[in-house]
Parts: sequence; structure tokens; C-alpha cells
Amino acid sequence: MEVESYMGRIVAIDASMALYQFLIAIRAQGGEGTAAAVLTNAEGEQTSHIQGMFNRTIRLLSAGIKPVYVFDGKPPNMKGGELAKRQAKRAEAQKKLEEARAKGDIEAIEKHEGALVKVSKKDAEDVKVLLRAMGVPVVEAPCEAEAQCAELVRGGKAYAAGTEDMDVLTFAATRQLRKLTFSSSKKADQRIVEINHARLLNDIGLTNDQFVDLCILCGCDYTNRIDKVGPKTALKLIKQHGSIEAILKSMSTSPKEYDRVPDEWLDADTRSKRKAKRRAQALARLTNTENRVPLETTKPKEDNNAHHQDIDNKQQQDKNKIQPLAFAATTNEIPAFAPTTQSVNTSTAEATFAATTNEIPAFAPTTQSVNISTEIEATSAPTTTEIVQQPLMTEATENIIPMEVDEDEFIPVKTAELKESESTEIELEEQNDEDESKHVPEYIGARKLFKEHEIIPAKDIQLKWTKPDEAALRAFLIDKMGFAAERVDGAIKKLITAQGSLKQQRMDSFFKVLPKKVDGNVNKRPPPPASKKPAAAKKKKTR
DNA sequence: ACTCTGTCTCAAGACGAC
DNA sequence: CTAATTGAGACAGAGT
DNA sequence: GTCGTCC
Repeated sequence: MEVESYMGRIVAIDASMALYQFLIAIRAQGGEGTAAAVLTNAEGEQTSHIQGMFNRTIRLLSAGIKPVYVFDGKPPNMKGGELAKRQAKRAEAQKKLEEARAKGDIEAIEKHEGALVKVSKKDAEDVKVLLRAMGVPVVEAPCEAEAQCAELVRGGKAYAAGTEDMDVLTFAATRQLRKLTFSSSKKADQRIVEINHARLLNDIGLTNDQFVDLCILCGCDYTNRIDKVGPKTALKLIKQHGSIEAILKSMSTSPKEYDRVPDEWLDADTRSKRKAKRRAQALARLTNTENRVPLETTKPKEDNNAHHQDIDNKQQQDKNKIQPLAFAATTNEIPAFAPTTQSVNTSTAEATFAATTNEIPAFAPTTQSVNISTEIEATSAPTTTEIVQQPLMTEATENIIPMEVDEDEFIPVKTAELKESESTEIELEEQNDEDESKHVPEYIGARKLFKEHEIIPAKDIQLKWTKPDEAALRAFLIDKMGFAAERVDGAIKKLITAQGSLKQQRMDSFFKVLPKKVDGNVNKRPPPPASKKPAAAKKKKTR
């Protein structure tokens, strides 16, 4: 769509997301031997986000679009499992950044700084001050901003949610606008993309409930996923069975498939049964060495092997330790750091054989190691990095051993090691046993978050665009943030003009009764003028 | 040959003078 | 503890 | 359109 189509429309925007992007994108070019950095005022406070928000808002208003900015509240409870991963990642970036600084590696510094960008509470507060002075409404969401944006649209307070994040559709926003930054517009791929929720559901032939399930299957922020189920398969399964429950039930008839369902998705009962079974298998492995015999030897092709080596080496250099380990576990390849690297090329088949045999009961060679690591990550507390690395390290090392050690002396050694790692794992599981009985399958929690997210009802929100407070703006931007007075004055002039012309209503509101649109009436006929095919409306998220 | 998933890497604003 | 990403595109590998 | 600059 062209910008002009949205003249007079109210658009709800996730402010935190926007601020984050400004902080990443708006940087002063580093001089000689200096990394690019965010803009700051004399006190060293970040100002990039102020600059970005100020400009963009004026731009939107000038185009006749009325923005309402929605700020995040408290994060939802559920992100617990994911949280640990993110913390680990962040800590890693922090470390790398310091290393890069020590070495004076500009490129690396910039890269890792980008990964550490954050929007602090203060940054958000500053922007709220700015927006209020501009006469633009601000909404403080109790929880996730995307959910609140969706509510504003559903409740008719806004025409659409303006965000790149597909989650708003899962939150059932009536409409989403993407690429709202019509910068030097008119180019085909610069045009605003409108996605209509009802039409989307109609096109893919799902109810909203099913659509939510589909999004969960494809992978949302709140849950693990079923291995080997991506967008296509998920859609197929939902169409076939109608709900996640029905899909799980159907999968449960095939042990191989059911094994892919993450523990967290099972109800307490099934879950503890599965764990008991795992424990039994672990014990059996320890006591009965004959179990190690059967397997399928998947021979890697020579050239593939070379390729993986290459990747491993690279990862070892510039990635954290968890990743190469996980990689190795998944593929049964030998990690590059392994002491026995030399023998890899000559006896790949043997190595693979050994790795597979030691580890895993014949039915699912690759998934189990993955499951184990997920499990540990999910159950471990603050000290994630340590806990995760230990067992994986033991595992990986142990995979190597058989190549060099004689069977006879190998068995006792290996048993001892195994015992150690197994016990760690079991211990971790047991820590969780008290929660076990009240465990609710993860996908149900996610569903609840999408459908009953904490929000302020749209009817309780009044949005007003008022004349800017010129004095307040000058005080804030010039005196506090150190912006150039001349520029600010010029911008304020634009702002006043834009705000003034907002008073004019949309043309069609003079002769049409429906004010905001053909709402949520599911599958009512799609409005004629809508964008081309919302084929781009595939939900995808992999984290 | 084709389809799908999983993984990795990357980029992420806007103004205004020219 | 305060912080937080996201999506797209390219590509390899598994499965059919 | 590109490019340097915004703080």
C-alpha cells in the first residue's frame, strides 16, 4: 500500500522495539581507530533513540498517520527456560566484547556491542517525556506491548499495529502494517505491507484457535518445539487434526515421532513416565554393555566431512563453547578441539560408530543428545553456563575415547565417566520433581499467553493527539539532550504543521458510517482494497 | 528432483546538502 | 535483578 | 541518488 492510503489512520506501535532499533542503527561513525558508538549528550546519556523517535514521529504525523506508542510492562512469567539461554548468550557477548576491546579489534567491538544493546528503563522514560511534549499518546502496557497493540486494534482504537513482529497476529490484531518506514517510498519493495487477520485465517483455512496452535508449533518465544516440525508440517498437522492435543494424540501412536515431543509439552503423568523410562535405560546401559552393539552406521561423505571440519574450526574461533559442542552432539561429528583430531580423517566411520554406540539406545541416535542438553538448560538455574558445559563436555570427550582405547581397558573407564554425567543429569531432574506434579504442558501456557494476555481493555483507553508543547520540547531536546537548537526549531515547525492538519478527518468518514473497519467478524468477506495476496503471512520464528 | 527443516549470518534510521 | 530482539536469506542435509 | 552527519 502507498502511504497515502493511511492518511488519518491510527497506528499502534511497539515503542520498545523501535527504540531498540534506533539504538542499533543510529551511531556516530567512529573516527580513526574508533568503533562507531551511539549518540550521547554531554552527560553521556544515550540520545540515539531520542533522535530516531523524534524524526520518525514527525515523519508519520506529516504523512497524516497518527501513531500511538505502546511501552512494555513486565515480561511474562513464562520465559523462564528461554531466559537462561539469553543470559548465557549475553554474558558471552560481554566477554567477547572485552576481549575485542583489549585487542583493539574495531570490527569485533562493533559487532558485540550490537549484541549488547539494551533499552533501559530510563531510555524509555526519556522517550515518554518526549512523546508527551510532542502531543502524541503513550500507552503503558501491563505486560507485552505487542499484546496491547493488538488489543487497541481489536477494540477499534487503532486501525492497525505497526510492527515487523508477527506476534501481533498471533495476538489477533485485526491488521498489521509492516515496513511502515516508507523512507524514500514509491519503490515496490518499500511499500507498506498490510496483513489482514481475518483474511489470513480465511486464506489458510484455520480458526483463530487453530492459528494460535499453528504459531506455537512453529516456535514462539515461550516454548520449545517439536523436532522436525516446521511451518509446512505444522500447518498440515493442524489442518489434519485440528489442535495440538489431537496432534499429540496421533503422534503418540508412533514412539519414534512421540519421542520428538519435548518433555515440557507432556502432562505431568506422561512426563514422569518418560523420565522413569529414560532412567531405566540409562541404568541398563551402565550395567549391560551388550546394549552398545546395535546401531546404524551413517557414513558421512568425505567432502561433507571436510566442510564440517571447516565450520567447526571457525566456530571454535569465534563462537562460544556451547555451540560447537551441541553441533558435534547433533551430527556425531568430531569437534575440532578434540585431542584426537588427527585420527578423524582416517577412521571416520569408526569414530561415528563409537560415538553413536556409547551414547544412545538404537532408536533415536541424534535426538537424544539434543534432548539431554535442552533438558539441562531448561532445568538449570543462574549458573547455566557451568552446568551446561560440564555434562556436554564429558559427553563429547567420551565420544572420542573409543577410537584410541582398547575395548578392555576402555569399559571401566568409560563406565566411571558415564556414571558421573548420568548422576548429574538425574540429580537435576530430581530437583524438579516437586514441581513435577503441577507441571502444565508448555504449549497450554503459551496458548494462554496469546489468548488471555494481560492488557488494558481498549475501551478504557482514550487517545489524544494534541498541540505540541514547544517550550517543553526545547527544554528537553536542546537543554537536556544537547540537540542543535536550529534543527530542533525546524523540526518543531514541521511538527506543528503536521499536528494541525490532523484535525482534518479522513475523506471517507464524511460519508461512511463504519468508522474504523470491518472488524474481527471472522471470515467476513475480505475488504476489496486490501494489499495483494497476504501470502507473505507465513509465521516463522526460530530461536 | 524436490520439499522441508535447521542453522548460520547479517542488518536493523532519517535528514539534508550536494 | 534491573536487558531485549527480530526477520530474511542462503545454504546444507535429511527425507521423499 | 549518494554520503556525511545527527549527539
